[in-house]
Amino acid sequence: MPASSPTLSIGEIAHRSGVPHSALRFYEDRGLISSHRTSGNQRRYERSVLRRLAFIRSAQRVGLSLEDIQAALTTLPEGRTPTKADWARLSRQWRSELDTRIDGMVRLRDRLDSCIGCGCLSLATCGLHNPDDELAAQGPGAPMLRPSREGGR
Amino acid sequence: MPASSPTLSIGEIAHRSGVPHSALRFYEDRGLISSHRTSGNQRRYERSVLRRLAFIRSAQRVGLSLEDIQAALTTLPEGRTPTKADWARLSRQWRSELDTRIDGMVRLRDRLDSCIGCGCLSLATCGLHNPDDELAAQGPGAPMLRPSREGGR
DNA sequence: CCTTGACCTAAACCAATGTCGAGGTATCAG
DNA sequence: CTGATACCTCGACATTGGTTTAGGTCAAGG
Repeated sequence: MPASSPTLSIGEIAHRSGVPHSALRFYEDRGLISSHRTSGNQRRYERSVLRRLAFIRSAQRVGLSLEDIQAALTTLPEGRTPTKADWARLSRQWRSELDTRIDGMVRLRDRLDSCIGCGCLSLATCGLHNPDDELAAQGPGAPMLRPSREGGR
Repeated sequence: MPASSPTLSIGEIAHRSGVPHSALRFYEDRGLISSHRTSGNQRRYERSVLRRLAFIRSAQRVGLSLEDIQAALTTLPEGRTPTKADWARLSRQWRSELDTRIDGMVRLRDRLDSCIGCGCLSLATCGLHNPDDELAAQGPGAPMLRPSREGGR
């Protein structure tokens, strides 16, 4: 092999990224990362995959679904290293997503406090959440933490 | 029936809370709410269940698992209306949970920004996340958004 | 009495996010 | 060449949070 190994095996990627093999193959199935194969059908990854993985794991920690992450990643070029502009666009996107979530949590926390403070003791009636039908209007099975998702089967 | 119906059927609870019947039965199986039965084996709920449900849904929206919620709820008295002290204790608990999550998100967001700002372009190396082994140390299959859970059988 | 609508249980199913195992192949060190 | 690893695929299983369906029962009105 040449001095600087140009590509990495799945084991190396797993070790360096901390993402288990099984998850790497899973992500590949889902189109989140890609690889090419050796003549012996083994996966070889570009180094850039490590960057993608860091991104994926970070996003997951915030509660984003793989589907959402996948969607965002498709806006990055597969072939070349993303430019500053690529990342900036993506980051703006995530930022607003994060802002929304943070905002929701902060409000919830503060309302919870004020519930106690005001002595009403009833979360159900003091504005912490919507009474009756409004909650119903959200529909059943609403995915937690995903305020943006709606119809899409 | 007496002037003020003392208990509510599952349909009434579902309508008032916006939580579908199926979920109500599911929650009951999980021990999140409780009911007693009529002679005809139908569920009858105390009004306080509505409050519990509001709490459950609120907590879910923040990304807490039913298991965690159940654990918190068991610290509330099943029989009597929770006192101010009961709620205060619980709220303190949730508050720190929320604070932790909020903090994590804020940090992630800010780091993401600084990644762009500093021009390094590489999320993997500029501190957005831990390099190499630290990530691995988190273990595979780490449940998203649940920084507090760890060993648990 | 009969129908209708609300309710019952149990079990199957769904989607997301992976893990694990079986059975087989590649690659490398010696 | 041989044996030890690392890797391959594919399918089954796990967990969370429910929904749906099938097959009945209960309660109320005509």
